[in-house]
Amino acid sequence: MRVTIYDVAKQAGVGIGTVSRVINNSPHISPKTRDKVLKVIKQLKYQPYVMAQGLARKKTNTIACIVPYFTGYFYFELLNGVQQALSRNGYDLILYSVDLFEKKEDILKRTLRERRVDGVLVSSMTISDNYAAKFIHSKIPVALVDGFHQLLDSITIENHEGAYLATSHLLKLGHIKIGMINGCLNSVPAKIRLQGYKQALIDNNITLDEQCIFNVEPNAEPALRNNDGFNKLAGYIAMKKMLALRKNRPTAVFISSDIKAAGAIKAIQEHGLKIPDQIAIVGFDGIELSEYLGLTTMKQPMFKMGDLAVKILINKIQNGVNNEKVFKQLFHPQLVVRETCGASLVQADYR
Amino acid sequence: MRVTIYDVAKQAGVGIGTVSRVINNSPHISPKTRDKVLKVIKQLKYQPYVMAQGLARKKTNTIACIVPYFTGYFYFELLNGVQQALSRNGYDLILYSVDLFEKKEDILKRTLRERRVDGVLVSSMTISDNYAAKFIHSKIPVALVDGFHQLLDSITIENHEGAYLATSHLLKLGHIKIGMINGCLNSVPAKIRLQGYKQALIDNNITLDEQCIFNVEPNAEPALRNNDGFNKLAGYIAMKKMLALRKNRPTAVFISSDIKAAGAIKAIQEHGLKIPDQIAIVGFDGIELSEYLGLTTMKQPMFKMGDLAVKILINKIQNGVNNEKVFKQLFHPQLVVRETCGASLVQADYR
DNA sequence: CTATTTTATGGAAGCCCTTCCACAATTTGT
DNA sequence: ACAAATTGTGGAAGGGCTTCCATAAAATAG
Repeated sequence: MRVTIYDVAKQAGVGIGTVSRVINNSPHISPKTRDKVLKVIKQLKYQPYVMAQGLARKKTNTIACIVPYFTGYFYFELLNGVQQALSRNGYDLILYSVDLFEKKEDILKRTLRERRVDGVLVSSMTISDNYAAKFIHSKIPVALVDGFHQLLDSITIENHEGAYLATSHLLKLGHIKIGMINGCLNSVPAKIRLQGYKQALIDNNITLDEQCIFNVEPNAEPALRNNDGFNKLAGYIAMKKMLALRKNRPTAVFISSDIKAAGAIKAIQEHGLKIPDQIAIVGFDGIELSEYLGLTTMKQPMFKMGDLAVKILINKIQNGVNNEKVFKQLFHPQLVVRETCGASLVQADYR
Repeated sequence: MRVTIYDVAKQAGVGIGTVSRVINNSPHISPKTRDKVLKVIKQLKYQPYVMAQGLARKKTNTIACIVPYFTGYFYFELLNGVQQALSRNGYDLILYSVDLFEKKEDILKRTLRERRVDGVLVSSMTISDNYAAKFIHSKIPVALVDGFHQLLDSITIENHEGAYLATSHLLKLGHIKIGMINGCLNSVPAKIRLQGYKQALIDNNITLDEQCIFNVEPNAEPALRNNDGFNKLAGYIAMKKMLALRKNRPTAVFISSDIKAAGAIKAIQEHGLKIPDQIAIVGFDGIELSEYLGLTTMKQPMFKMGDLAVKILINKIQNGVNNEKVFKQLFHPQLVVRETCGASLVQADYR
């Protein structure tokens, strides 16, 4: 029925081992037989059956990518980098999107047991020590992107620096009263961005006004907490609250994610205020959407991060996991100045 | 080393066949042994090894989804539907993104031969008769989304109707001079949308003005042709050209994709014109971005389309392919009125 | 209570590869 | 020229599962 390695071997008048060696271009094979076998392979349109290879090799040539899906664009750009790096190396991508917390556990567990993949890329999620240990023990390499664990390869962004720069930018533009809209503080990036923001104010001798800082409460309704509070609705609601402030309303806001900024902008427009004249905004992430919104933001090199994560994984897959050597890479976010901060305008690039 | 079915069998004091039957909950098994086996499975944390299952069953419980990646948002929403439907059914998703034409062929070929997947979902791509025949012959079910082939299950949108309605909407708002910005005419949707647009004008006794119709030439530079001409840059360039018209410049434009509309809007802003006062716009697709742009558009139910495609595939996978019965489903796009057309405003929904 | 049907169970064969060992053929050294 | 080292090749074993056939046990019938 389907063409197997036996058919090829018979047709070419060689042993199956030889065919296998040709397929995997093992060195010890004479050019003559190689050609002969290759010809038959082409003629029979033979293609090795991945499942069987997987079983025999105990490799799948596949990596899993686990992302919290519904947050959208951020992952989209990351996936692009991942996808390209993978296909360059002949790996396939199995995509898992996680909406609920339990599902995350579920998927981690499955990845661990089923061994359907050779490596796992986890984006924007905390991995419990428990699972970290399990993965290490299983020897399945894991790379965290936009997430950190002491014992796992982690690719992160300098959140403190980013928040600091974003806030500083607003300060330089002359703003004194700068608020912050943030995610849930149980998310590490949110916490650190808050610190960066505070530090910038402190370094400029500005007293903090806690009532201008809007975090998402850990016990908020699910729609607000979704994705650690980095979602449109939460931004919208937070900005509504901020706009309702009777006195000392900020003239500028650092919003710790672009998607929240999108919600916030909507709220501002509904309120009838002008951006950036009456309220200036700087976001965080640099997703494509920010371009359309004219949003000044701290851009994360997501494509690069995805690319790097894949390289790390493939390296470990091919050269074996060495748990002593944990890879940590810190990327620096970059300020992209657009309209919402009130500084000079920059053309969106069309490339 | 790893726990196999043999370990479970031994530990439970049964045969491997019995264990297998428990795993696949085959009917002919006594409750007593089932419980016994299940207990051991839990105790040993046994999880079947997918590769081996795949080899034995000749099923992979995986479907491939092939999308042209770089166009972005459209597929993002589609994938959401796909992903949810799949995970509900215990299937995994292998994602292939295609940038170049050759790569498409490549991936189709691989899917066909490697048999890594049980079914293939192809989005927004034409499948040659050649490959259609190959897939049919291979018995690997294929579903086309936003694409059509006589012999393959196809889920499409009523492009003619959509374009007609979009254009009619502008006509109803009083516009007489309505232009169109379109993709490459060798893409079927582009061709049909053009027809719909023309029909609407004809039905309203408006003479066509070919100079107000901007298709992407098949020999245009690659950046413009990308994704059949449905890209930002092409929209930007087309609008620039339209704005340069000396006389009889349209007061409204139907743009056959939201992403192109995004580019066009940029061009209009640069030109210093006001939307919708000086130029009204209706797009097509209803990607999330349209919401941010305040773009009036014809919304495609992408989530639903993805969901349906998966259902079709899984059905065929589980009940066998019946090539006599080809499934065709036509969805209707829906007009979403926002700011860019100049009709009454509608709140973006925050849910 | 025995004969027949039904239901439950064990395990060999098979799915398609890779890998390793043994052996054959060739090359190198002397 | 022959021994030793090197290179090339065949095919068995093994990877972990499903499935089918044979057999054992239980249920039903007479």
